[in-house]
Amino acid sequence: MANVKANDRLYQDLARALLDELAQGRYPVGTRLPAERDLALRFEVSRPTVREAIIALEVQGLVEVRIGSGAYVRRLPGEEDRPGFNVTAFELTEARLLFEGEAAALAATQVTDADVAEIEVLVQRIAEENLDPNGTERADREFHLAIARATRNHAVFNVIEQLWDLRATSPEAALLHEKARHAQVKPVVEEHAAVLEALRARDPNAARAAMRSHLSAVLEGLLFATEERALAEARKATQAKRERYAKATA
Amino acid sequence: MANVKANDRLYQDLARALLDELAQGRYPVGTRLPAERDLALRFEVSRPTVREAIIALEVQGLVEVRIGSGAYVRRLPGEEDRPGFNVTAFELTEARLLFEGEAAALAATQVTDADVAEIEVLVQRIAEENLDPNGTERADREFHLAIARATRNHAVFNVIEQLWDLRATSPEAALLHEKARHAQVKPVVEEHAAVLEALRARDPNAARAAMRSHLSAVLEGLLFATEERALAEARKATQAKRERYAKATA
DNA sequence: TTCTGAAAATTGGTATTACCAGAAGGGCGC
DNA sequence: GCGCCCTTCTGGTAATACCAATTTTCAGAA
Repeated sequence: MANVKANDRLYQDLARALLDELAQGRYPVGTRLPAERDLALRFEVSRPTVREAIIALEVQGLVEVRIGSGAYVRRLPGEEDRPGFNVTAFELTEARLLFEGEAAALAATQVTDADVAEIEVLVQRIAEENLDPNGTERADREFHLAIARATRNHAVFNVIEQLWDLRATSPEAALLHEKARHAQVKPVVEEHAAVLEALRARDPNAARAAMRSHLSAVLEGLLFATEERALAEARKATQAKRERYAKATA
Repeated sequence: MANVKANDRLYQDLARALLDELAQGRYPVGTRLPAERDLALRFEVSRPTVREAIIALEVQGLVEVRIGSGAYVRRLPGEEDRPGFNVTAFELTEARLLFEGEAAALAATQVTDADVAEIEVLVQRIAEENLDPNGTERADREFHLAIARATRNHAVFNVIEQLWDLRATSPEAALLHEKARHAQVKPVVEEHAAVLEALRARDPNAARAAMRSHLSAVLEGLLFATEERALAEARKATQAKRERYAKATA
């Protein structure tokens, strides 16, 4: 069979193929992979190539090779790789509400005029992004990261950057955020501007309040989108049952 | 030469040896490693073994192998591996002050009676740990993580767990925290108890205040220890100069 | 002299084969 | 039934050969 995707070196293809089989649950955690010689036969490659692929898995911590015994599955790919993978969009936004509020407050005590100028530009760019229906949310990200950077605390910055990046890995988050973002076009600009003004005034409490207010709005939009999607799915399920009933009685 | 540390498979020894050479700057970023055949000669191993070692480096993203050309250094080991490595102890504690305060407030709205009972036990264990001069700070860690868990928010929990774990990777943090902890024995127990009481009362504002108060104390102890160490180093430097002067004039 | 392009050298990619060492299992003797 | 030894299986390493992609070299042409 060899479910490989060419254009790569053989060992990489093989590693991917094995990765797929691991992901599909063919070899659960703790079980042993087939012997190298058997894998070589099955995938029609040489044993050195099989070894290279298995070493690639071993370096990634997916399998553990025991001399004279075999290669045993240590953990499955995808999961438990980076911390905090299966986080829901709600949890993510709630955490940002708490943490970014505090970060904004700290930033208000540490910002420089240059920071304020940079953030001002970003607020403008966010406005432009929001007008474009196909716009990205890159400026939005930069806005939040600029504030985190203004805290002059690397730990704070890293945490916030990480929370933002988690949206990409979260299964639902990206979609839901997209929906949530379109549900509230104009207010978003004003909310960002409010944070900017608080920073310019060096007012920690105002900055915290403005940031929390903004993310509360995001959270509400998220809940709205979630509910909307649940309702749509419920309708779809009902519709399917209705059609099935119609067919059965036809 | 082959600066290998036996007791492992050859390819792992070789990978480590190459890693050392990378760390020592023998092969800067962008340069090419020697050809596989040359490495095999130099380390007195076979080419397949060299290939396995290089693949191990490649999987880790340290080198990039180009067919027909060679293996090029992509980045150096150690640095830029995990995010937020070079965070100072001060930044770390400051971040905890901000984030764990909010986590405690959220936890106060979400805790169950079972959570409170668990945390109560941990407060007791922290007291015991503090009495033992050789005690660890395991209970302390569990206490903070239990509160983070009580938020019922995985993102919040992951962030706080990660900040705590960063202490181990931070160069100075562990030592300084140890010093800081011994500088304030009894108050610590009271501070933890105050957080517990706020949780029991389901009072978010009190929980936030208690946690911030506790971590403020830790932060101050940390600053004290930092200053103390700086002074000690200054004295040591002066002493060294004094001895050198004495020798020179002897 | 400079540019072009093909040949040669170099390099990684893969296959084949062989043998060694550690581990595991089964059969034998006690 | 218990324990020891031997067979067998497994990964670890070596040696070698050949292929394919790349890089270099250099001769020939402009």
